[in-house]
Amino acid sequence: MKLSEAKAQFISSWGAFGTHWGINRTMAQIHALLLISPDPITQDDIMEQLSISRGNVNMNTRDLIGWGLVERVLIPGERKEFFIAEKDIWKVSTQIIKERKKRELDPMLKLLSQLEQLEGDKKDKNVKQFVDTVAGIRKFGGQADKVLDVMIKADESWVLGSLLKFFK
Amino acid sequence: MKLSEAKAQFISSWGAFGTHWGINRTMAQIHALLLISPDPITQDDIMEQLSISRGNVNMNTRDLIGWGLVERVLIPGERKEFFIAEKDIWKVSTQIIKERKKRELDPMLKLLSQLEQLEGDKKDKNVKQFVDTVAGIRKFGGQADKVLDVMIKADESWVLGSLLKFFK
DNA sequence: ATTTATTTTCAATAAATTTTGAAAATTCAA
DNA sequence: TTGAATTTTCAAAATTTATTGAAAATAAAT
Repeated sequence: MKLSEAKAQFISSWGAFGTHWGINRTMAQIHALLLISPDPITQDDIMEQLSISRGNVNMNTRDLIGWGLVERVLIPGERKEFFIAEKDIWKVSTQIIKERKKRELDPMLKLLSQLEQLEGDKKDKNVKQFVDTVAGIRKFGGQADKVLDVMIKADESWVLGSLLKFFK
Repeated sequence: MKLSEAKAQFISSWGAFGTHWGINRTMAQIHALLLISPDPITQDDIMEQLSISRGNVNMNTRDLIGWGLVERVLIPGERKEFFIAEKDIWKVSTQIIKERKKRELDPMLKLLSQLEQLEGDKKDKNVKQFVDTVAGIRKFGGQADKVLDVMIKADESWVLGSLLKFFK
């Protein structure tokens, strides 16, 4: 298999993969392209390689920057902006976990705590099932939250860091 | 807060939550409704409570059954089919993990192994970056795969089961 | 076998999301 | 400043995805 063919396959399936994870196809494809590019590339490079419009590239690179996965770099003497992606897949993962936790899990847990304080007759099986379900999810989510925090903080802790390096 | 209001909020936000996780809104809402229903309910109950069409309910309940999260139950003397959801949130999670691993992670890892066998000059920095990226993701994914297998098998193993019960 | 209840299918429609592209805004050099 | 290069914005168009509803299929009762 030639590089060009392999690249195309990687970008395409990384894009499809992204859609299963709440990330839009193009954003994931741009991310894929940046991951396999050894040097910084420009908006025009991305437009050309993925055959997408300027506006599309602009919006999605902004999003990727918002996720902390991509950054702008300035190259002396060049007028255009260049982009690079974090290449360490461990860092990529913790960054995604961090963001999703903040955007999705934390708000959900907050809502569940509110719903648990339901006023109502606990002998009513509808009330009981509701409270039990919400409490179960909240408890589980709370544990998940803690586990994720450990992962996120791993890089900042020497002991955990060493431990987790086995997984890298 | 009254039960009806709390239910509506739970269903609505569980639906929104689902969209971030590759599950469609209605499917997640039906799942939410089943989670908080103490007794089995019918297609018509779901149609009425969520104000959606019969076809929609039918397709999404089938999907939920395909995910192993919901099952049909037959009630003696009743003509209609009834549905119930697995209520143990730990089992729900492992089931989702199991399915997503099968549907998404495993195929991705398979593709990555293929892409790693790229023929090309390793002194070419483009080739090098591509191979390094793919290898990094595959290695990380492989570890994730193992961790998930441990979780999935936890319920079948006494030792691990006892250990993980602390998280329940 | 016929009727009635219920479930399933799927083409048509609606809704949501993504993409485009051109105009406006910004940045930088002369 | 002025003008050229570049980036950003956003309404309109295209595409994708989800939903409807009525007809077909299936299952159960008479």
